[in-house]
Amino acid sequence: MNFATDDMLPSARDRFERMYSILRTRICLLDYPPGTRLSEEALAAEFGTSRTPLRRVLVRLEGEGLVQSVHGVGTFVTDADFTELEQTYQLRMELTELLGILGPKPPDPALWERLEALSAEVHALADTPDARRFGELNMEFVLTFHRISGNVPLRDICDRLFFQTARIWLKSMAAARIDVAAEVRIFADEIDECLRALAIGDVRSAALIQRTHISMSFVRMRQVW
Amino acid sequence: MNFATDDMLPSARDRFERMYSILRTRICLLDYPPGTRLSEEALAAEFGTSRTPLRRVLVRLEGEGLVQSVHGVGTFVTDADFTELEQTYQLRMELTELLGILGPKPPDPALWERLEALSAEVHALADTPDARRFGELNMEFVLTFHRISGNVPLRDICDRLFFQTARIWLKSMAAARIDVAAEVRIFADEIDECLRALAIGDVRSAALIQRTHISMSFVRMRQVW
DNA sequence: ACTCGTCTTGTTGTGCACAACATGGCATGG
DNA sequence: CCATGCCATGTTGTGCACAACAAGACGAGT
Repeated sequence: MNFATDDMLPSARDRFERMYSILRTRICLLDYPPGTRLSEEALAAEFGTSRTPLRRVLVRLEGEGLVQSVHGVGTFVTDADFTELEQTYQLRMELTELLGILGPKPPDPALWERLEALSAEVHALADTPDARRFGELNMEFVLTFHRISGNVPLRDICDRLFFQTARIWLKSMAAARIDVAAEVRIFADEIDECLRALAIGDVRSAALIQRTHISMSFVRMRQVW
Repeated sequence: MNFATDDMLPSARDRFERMYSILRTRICLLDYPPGTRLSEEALAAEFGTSRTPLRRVLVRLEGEGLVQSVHGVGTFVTDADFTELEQTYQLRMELTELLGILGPKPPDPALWERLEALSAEVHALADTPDARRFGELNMEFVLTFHRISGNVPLRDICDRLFFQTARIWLKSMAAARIDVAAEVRIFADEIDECLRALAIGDVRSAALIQRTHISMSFVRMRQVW
């Protein structure tokens, strides 16, 4: 028989997902700012593999628009011009609203617990502002929030669009030296508002609250440009 | 100096795009029905290359959800259960409506010409119904229609979603032995309605017309299941 | 007759060596 | 001094051989 063991060797798919997830996070949280060259050889060495599996990950990341490979030159983290960013933000607003309309699900107990834990962590962060930690919590909150919709394709698309805009948002925040503490406070209020709506089962309103915050964060971003 | 020549050798990117586009079309038009195994070796031989570049294409196709590779077994064209298909259709309806709202562009002269040519071809097809040609024209029309929105990310997403649903739609049409001629007539009317709206610059209405046709085609599909 | 283990076969995944390519430095001729 | 062509260097792209893996065939043992 086949017994499940704890020390199962990770399959090829597991290794792929792991590398993909790690690199995506690093790009979105500005560990690799836009324009950074990603060395295939160095990354392959870091993950203890050869270039071949790593290149597979890079192909996927290129498909998602996060990196771009140029023959003979290198693989670079992409940047975005303002027009493209604005269009993506507009789209994210509409799709976020759709999250509350297409197959809205009452938040799972586990989901709810995660959201409340996130709320606590963000409030704690208000005392010791840290841009990267801020980005991390924001990412987890957004991805968790997307799960209020039962529409899987919509969720996936919202995730992708978030990954595409997150780094630009964090970058311009850092470049314009926006007060991180202020953004943390705004973020904390956003979570609380959202949780209040979800607590009474008003998923539609929660989605609209999210939409307004996406809109306002974009306007704030535009003002400092 | 570097002169531009007509006999430029295709770059790696060109070769990639070519193979990707061809395979995508074959999958969407049922040349490779859902469940078909794609032989890396055979395809590499067909395109006159080795497995390595071809695998890159398959990785991209897997990212788009059109195929799925299993270690030691094969690479297969994906199928979809009804729930997933329904969700994708609902999403396509909403996004198609958005096409008329986010950055609507007055149709380009070239675009307009293409649309009218398509209309003529579809009307011509009514005499000699052919399922594959029908799928081909429908694909080109949908992709062309998506260009009425200036919102590039939205266009790309609509394209992707169409590629994901097209083969399932054609497949269930073929399986249920729906009258192709009837579908062609409906499609011809759809184009004409759409063109009438676009002719007077009412992009929003053109998008809504599209939405209603997506909705109705899904209902027709559901009825034969 | 049935079960289990083993072997064979065919597939995708990986590693490595080399080709194709772009870039910057450098020498050379004007 | 400058322009230009060449070359060295480092990068991604490709081809090929082999490893990892899954599924079915087959036969020995019960």
